[in-house]
Amino acid sequence: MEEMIGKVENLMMGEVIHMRTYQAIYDTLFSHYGPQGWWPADSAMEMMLGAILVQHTNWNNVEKAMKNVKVYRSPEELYELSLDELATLIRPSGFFNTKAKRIKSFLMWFRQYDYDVRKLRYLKRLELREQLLQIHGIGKETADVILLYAFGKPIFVVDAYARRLFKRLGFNMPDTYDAFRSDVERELPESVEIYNEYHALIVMHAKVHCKATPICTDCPLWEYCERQIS
DNA sequence: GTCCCGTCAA
DNA sequence: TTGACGGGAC
Repeated sequence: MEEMIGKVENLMMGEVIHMRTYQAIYDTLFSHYGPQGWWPADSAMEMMLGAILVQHTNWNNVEKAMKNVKVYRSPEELYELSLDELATLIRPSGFFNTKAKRIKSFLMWFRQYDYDVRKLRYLKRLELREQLLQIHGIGKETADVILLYAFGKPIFVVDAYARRLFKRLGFNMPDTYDAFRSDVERELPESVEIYNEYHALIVMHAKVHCKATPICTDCPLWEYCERQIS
């Protein structure tokens, strides 16, 4: 009761109530940081390789690896390389032996479609997702990143940053990947542009403010945040 | 839960 | 020189 009176008093003092919705967070981040223009890649093929290379590392390291990969101009040339040769190329991205196998698996799959995304575009969003998840080394996050940025399918990418951010803000966090994804997708319009920007904005925000140890000074989401520490 | 692995800031 | 960082398989 005292708490209610306190809230009423706060309201009378002109405090604004901020609705903690996925849409409101998106709008606020977009106004603050502006369009991010992801994903930086020359082709769908390069984008998908980048999605594997960026697993458990940062974009800076991917760019070094990608520079070496791009010496080989065609997917066929890349496919002919041995695991060791591939691993040497992608060394700067870390976990190079693991990722070399994953890229091999991916290329083996993509080869069935003549390395041509147009031959896969007709598939429905979740059908294509199932295809990608069959590839050894591609899990849900990587699959969704590929669906969104290489195939232009509207899908919300759940990553460690998104989990940390929304948990901290005070959202009821579902415990599984797909439950979280569905929660967000239920609320937002089915727009590739929005999902594209949302993922990028969350990454940006997590690096600038909502880090492991948060930097709350000048945080654009301050008014929305319950600052749940865990 | 453990393993895979380089880069960069401090 | 050390610690933080970051997905998926098993």
